[in-house]
Amino acid sequence: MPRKHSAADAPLRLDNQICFAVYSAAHAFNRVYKPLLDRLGLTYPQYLVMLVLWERDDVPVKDIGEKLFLDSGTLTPLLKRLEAAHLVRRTRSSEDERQVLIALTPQGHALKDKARAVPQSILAASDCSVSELVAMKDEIVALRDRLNAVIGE
Amino acid sequence: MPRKHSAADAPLRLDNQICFAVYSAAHAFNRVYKPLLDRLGLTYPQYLVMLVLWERDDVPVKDIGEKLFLDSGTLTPLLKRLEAAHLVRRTRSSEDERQVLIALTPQGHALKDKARAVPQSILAASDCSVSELVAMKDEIVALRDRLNAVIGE
DNA sequence: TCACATTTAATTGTTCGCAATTGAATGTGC
DNA sequence: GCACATTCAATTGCGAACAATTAAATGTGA
Repeated sequence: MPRKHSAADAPLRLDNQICFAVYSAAHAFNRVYKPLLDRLGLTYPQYLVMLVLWERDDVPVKDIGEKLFLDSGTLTPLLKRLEAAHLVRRTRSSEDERQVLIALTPQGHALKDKARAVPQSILAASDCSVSELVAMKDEIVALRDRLNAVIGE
Repeated sequence: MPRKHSAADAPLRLDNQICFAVYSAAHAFNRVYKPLLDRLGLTYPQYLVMLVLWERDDVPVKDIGEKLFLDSGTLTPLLKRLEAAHLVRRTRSSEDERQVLIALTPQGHALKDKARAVPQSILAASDCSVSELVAMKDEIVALRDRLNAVIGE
């Protein structure tokens, strides 16, 4: 019987790689989010920062970075763009002048109401039950945490 | 009983978002891959392109883009860097002069052997059985395809 | 107190990722 | 054959993402 590929090559085939599945799924999510977030005037990473701030306000850059797994090289320019859009304020902490505290402006708080429509639209696009999505999410988070544990070694 | 958050905010909480799980898992994969790919002189997206070419050579840019869900704005500069690294050659098709065909150089072919070590290391870092990973991959691919189906509407 | 390490953001440079546009080659309908 | 649309890659501009470095503030030990 003819074989298209050598069995030794199976681990290198694109379709066998979970990392590509995750990578391409992330981009697919991004493309679904784009038109929804355009209405809010946010990019997807900016939306993530706003999610963090809607949960808790007036936090240092470092805290945002730890929650989103991002560093200041990504966050500093992103936060400056959110500040230019009048959604956040950036102020040096008086207790510790190394820290820059990020606080929502009234417009930043107000945007939360418009954002409530987003998760519903994503759920619809997923074409999947909530319980299935929650199960997948938990699996993916567990995998992510195992990967991140390896990095610190 | 005290509640930390309003129930109406649950869909907006970061930890409830599968998209953030996928987004952060993709970054975690990237960080695990980085030291492995550094030895090959490749970035992760460059590695994906090489995976495609190791399966089939001498293909137009468009074909690579369709497999990886990337467009020429991403691929053109990336392929030029692979060409500068002497891993691929870029030649205009003689049958259709609009197409640029991407072919592996001998060095590009040879790199495949060094790359075989990569999937093993990733598997180890995942700390997970192959069957579990395959199951997750299939679920994530199915979700990705449903999301991509919505975009074309 | 003072030298030293640590913490925190900001900065710089490189590489993705994509939208929008351009320009050349090809296909088509009349 | 010729106007027209379509296809394909390249280009431009902007926003991430991250490594590496810098600089200022803070903490620590002798």
